Amino acid sequence: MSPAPASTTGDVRRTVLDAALAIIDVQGPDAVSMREVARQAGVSHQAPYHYFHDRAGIFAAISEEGFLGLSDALHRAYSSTSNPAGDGLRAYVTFAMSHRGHFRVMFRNDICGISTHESALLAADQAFNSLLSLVSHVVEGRQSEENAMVWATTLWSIAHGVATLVIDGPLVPRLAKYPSINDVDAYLDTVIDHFAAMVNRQAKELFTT
Amino acid sequence: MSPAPASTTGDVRRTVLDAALAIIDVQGPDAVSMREVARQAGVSHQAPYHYFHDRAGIFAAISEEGFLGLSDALHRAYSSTSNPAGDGLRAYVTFAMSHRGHFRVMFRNDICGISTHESALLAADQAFNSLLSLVSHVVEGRQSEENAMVWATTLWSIAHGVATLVIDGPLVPRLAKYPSINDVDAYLDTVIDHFAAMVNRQAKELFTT
DNA sequence: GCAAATAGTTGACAGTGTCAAGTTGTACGA
DNA sequence: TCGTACAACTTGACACTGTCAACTATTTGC
Repeated sequence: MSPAPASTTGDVRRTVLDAALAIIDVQGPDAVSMREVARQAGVSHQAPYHYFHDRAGIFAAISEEGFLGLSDALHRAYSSTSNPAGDGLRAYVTFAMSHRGHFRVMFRNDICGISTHESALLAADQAFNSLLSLVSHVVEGRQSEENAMVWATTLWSIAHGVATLVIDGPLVPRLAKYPSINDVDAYLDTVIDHFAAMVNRQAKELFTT
Repeated sequence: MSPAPASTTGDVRRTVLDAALAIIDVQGPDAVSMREVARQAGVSHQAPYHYFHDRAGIFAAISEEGFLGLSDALHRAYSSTSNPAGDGLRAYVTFAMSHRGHFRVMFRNDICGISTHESALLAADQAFNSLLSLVSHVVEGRQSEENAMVWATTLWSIAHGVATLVIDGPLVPRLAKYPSINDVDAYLDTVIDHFAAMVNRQAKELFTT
């Protein structure tokens, strides 16, 4: 006698990942348990081991998906815009907010053991290459390797800082204490515009020899 | 027959916190177990419950310590410098790197349940007030509430972005792929100087009416 | 028709957080 | 000096976890 049907498509792997993502979205990655995602997928507690080597394997798969999605989002942002800095930053933050579950896992080396998961590493490389392409659209002129890296670190830090503070940090609760700031999205747009202005100004003056 | 002595001072609470911090430093917060820290403190598996309500209580205590330390570090940075933006950012990143264990926990609401831990909340408030003071040293002239908040978010995002990418993110492993960048600390100084230049330039031109 | 692979299953084990209840030492008022 | 209250633990139990091992059923290739 089999338990409840695994899913309409029978794709246990996908169902397990979606169950994990749903839990991460609400309670964070720590709340993900091998046995709970198995229960939610309607399979035995051991079935997920057929698709993932261990618990870290689930997180690695989520991480891979996340980096591929982020790479796409960045690529779309800088490909068709006259303001790659602003739209790139916005794309990063928007991705984090709309893929909370993925984003919460992607940078958690401790839980997804990314260094031993080849395809997740490749996805992270792809996302970083998108970031470098974004840099080449933001800073005109040919850059030295180190200058390009400094610019990549600059944009990455800004985007990552805003995203992590918004997703899990104490920023949004703190904004609630300022009655004059009642629309978080609009406020974030202001912040990103502020950053884009800073970046664009600097891009015209430095590192462009 | 008692087990090994709790510690030279007999301060179980402190010993438990230090054991937890040591574990977080090496393996991350997930590896902290109530029973392991009790073992390392040389007490029974239930003794830590006398000092902490539950596992989250340990993380909340670490979070509180962290925010107080960060607040101090920021205060020291802007109090005596002609470059508050650069030195403030540097202080934030340096704090994160030298207090990895604290920093890894401070922004993890999911594990430390900070919203129910009064003194940790107060410590976070104190750190944020230090940030606002830093802003008033970076941006001359009286600011509207919203402008001050935008600047606070700006500096916070930059510092937090750099810090999290360095501490746990894929930045340092990636730097290793660039032979021309062999001194991570020097590289970070360059990045921070780059940021400080951007911020100081912008501070002179916008939001100062 | 059959061997091999795929996709599961049940069962067991050590380790976990935490509730409950017992024990020991120490402070202090009568 | 006695008694009691409290702090600082202790042992024991429970349900839950990740994962190893071994088993079964179904599909696939030859």
